[in-house]
Amino acid sequence: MPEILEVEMFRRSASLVIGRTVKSVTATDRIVVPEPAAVRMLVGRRITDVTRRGKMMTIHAGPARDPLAIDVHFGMSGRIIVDGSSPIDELAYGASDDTKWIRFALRFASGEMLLSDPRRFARVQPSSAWAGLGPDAFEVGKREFIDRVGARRAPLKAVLLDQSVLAGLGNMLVDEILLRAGLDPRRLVNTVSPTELGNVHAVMRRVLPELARKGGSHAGRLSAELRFAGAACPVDAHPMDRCVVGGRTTIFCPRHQH
DNA sequence: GATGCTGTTCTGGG
DNA sequence: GCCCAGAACAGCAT
Repeated sequence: MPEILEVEMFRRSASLVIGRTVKSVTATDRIVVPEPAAVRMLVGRRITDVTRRGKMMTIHAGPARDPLAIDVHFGMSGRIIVDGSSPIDELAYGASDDTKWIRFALRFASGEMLLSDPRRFARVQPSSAWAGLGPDAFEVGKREFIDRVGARRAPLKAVLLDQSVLAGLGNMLVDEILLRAGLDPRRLVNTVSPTELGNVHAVMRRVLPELARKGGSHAGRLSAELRFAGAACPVDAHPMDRCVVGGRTTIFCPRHQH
């Protein structure tokens, strides 16, 4: 479920523990935390920062002469709970407050940070320094965006979903951006002009802060209730089509997306 | 009971 | 090497 907007909310929550010293680490789930010994090295260290690139959140801990960084990826159903509250109460595709979904926990002298993940697609592991991730969707400039996306040949949507090209966009956000940009998600990206790609970049830079304000990836014009074939396009009311692009269910308007 | 899913990774094949 | 489809991961909602 979490795309870049949700992960940014998680990062803000997690940053509440900056300055605290880790008292204990609970990491019993070998799927979510495949290297528990490495993650337990956090014990006794002070949290110095919590950063994010795309959908990856990184927890940084001291000391300065021997720092440790741990990557947290939330998968489909992961979310964070800090000192008893989460920025997102209700996740699509399963997440209750049931404590049996807690896969990872940091406890401090005061308070705690929990990772809840029913489906266990989340991962907590020593940081790989964001190797393999493209530039963050919030930060990437127009020139770099056009160069990176335009260098590929796959369908436009598949390229925008590729985290090594651009980090952060998921299925919902890509459909929303292409709906607003008026581009067909199936179009091979090498047939999309630099001007059109520049427009995609402009739409993305506008949509991300807007949806962040409205509460997340689900808050766009292409809301969950419209994600079926035949729904009225929010732009021109023409019945929308459904197909699969890049392995993901895709909703688009055949009239205004070309 | 069957299907699908706001994500990623791997495999086999063109 | 690039790209794709499909499967796998696992639980829940419809």
